[in-house]
Amino acid sequence: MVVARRRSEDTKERILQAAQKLFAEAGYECTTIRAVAAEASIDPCMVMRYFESKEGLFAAAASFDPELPDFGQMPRKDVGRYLVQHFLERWDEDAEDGFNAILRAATSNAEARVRMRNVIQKQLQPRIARIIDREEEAPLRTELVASQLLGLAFCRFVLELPHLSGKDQAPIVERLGPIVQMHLFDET
Amino acid sequence: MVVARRRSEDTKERILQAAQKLFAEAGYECTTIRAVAAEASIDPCMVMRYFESKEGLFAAAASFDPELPDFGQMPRKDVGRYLVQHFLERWDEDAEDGFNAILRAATSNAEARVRMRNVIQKQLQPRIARIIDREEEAPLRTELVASQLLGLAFCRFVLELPHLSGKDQAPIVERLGPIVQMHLFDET
DNA sequence: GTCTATAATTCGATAGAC
DNA sequence: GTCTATCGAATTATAGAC
Repeated sequence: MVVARRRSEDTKERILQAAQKLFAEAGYECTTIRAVAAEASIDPCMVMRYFESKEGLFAAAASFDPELPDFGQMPRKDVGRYLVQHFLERWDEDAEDGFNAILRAATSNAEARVRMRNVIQKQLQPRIARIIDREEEAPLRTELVASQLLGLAFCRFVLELPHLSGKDQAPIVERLGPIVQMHLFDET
Repeated sequence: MVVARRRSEDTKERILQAAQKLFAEAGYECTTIRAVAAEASIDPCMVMRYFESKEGLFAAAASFDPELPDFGQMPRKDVGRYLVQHFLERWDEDAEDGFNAILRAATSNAEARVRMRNVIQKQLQPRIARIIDREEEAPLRTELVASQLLGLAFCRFVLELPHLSGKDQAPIVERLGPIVQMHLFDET
């Protein structure tokens, strides 16, 4: 029994990882349950059994938690660079979360958009509100930061522009850190 | 005969506009030929007759020419703001071009990605090369500008974040103009 | 828990009448 | 030039055997 239970949990985990990979590569519509099952080397019916529907699979696979620390104690001048570096690190270890899946699916899937807005407004915004001078500007400044970070993600993962897709994150942090700093504080 | 020919050209134009609208709203896969035909109030077969395939329809409908002027004669300090304002104006008159269609389709359609990269590398880059000090930095600086502008487009049209989706373009130009200026010249 | 078989849609694309 | 009818393929989802 223990063996069987372990095996089924392994199966569920394999399905989730396969789904994340394919959703991230091809978006929501192009990813089929059959392809996910093939990637996980199991029967398509198992996917339905564990997640009920394609929407349920996406909801389970495409989650993204940026795991932002409270940068309230951080030197103010470092916040911009820290933000760029932190998101780059989180994105590049894309096997662990579903950011790429959400990014690809956002253009055609409402649930993906909700999740992305939630990360911006519920996680990023309150942390930004705590470090800027005028707290009431937090919604605007958060969106400005998001526009630069999401633009980077779009150019890096979707368009794969050469200078923004490099494995070496340092030059990107060096360039975009001051930019994010501007969005936050109007100074570098 | 003249009447018939006029009518058929009207039909083709109606199909193109319907296709642009639906591709822009739902991306490539979610948009069906049947839906385009319904939007244009004609038979689905007419779409195939005029454009041969769904790919042909997309290729005809999803074109985007930013119509960038040569800003070589422009005061250097105005280039950043001009770029933001120009693209905002081009995007918001979205009935005339297919930028939104390309943006939505880029995450799942290779042809859309090619077109977007072409705009960046063949149109934006040479114009940027002409105004910056070190011409060899043009590819990098062009991608940085593109990352901010596409991030704005993503937040404005896909995520519809409140402060970046407003009809009034002036506050966005005021905020992002200096940012693009930084990407171009490392100073505001 | 796993898989075979299949139902029920929906899609892009084609053939042919008018 | 326009429309009816339909094909073949692919999809999600279900029913049921082992």
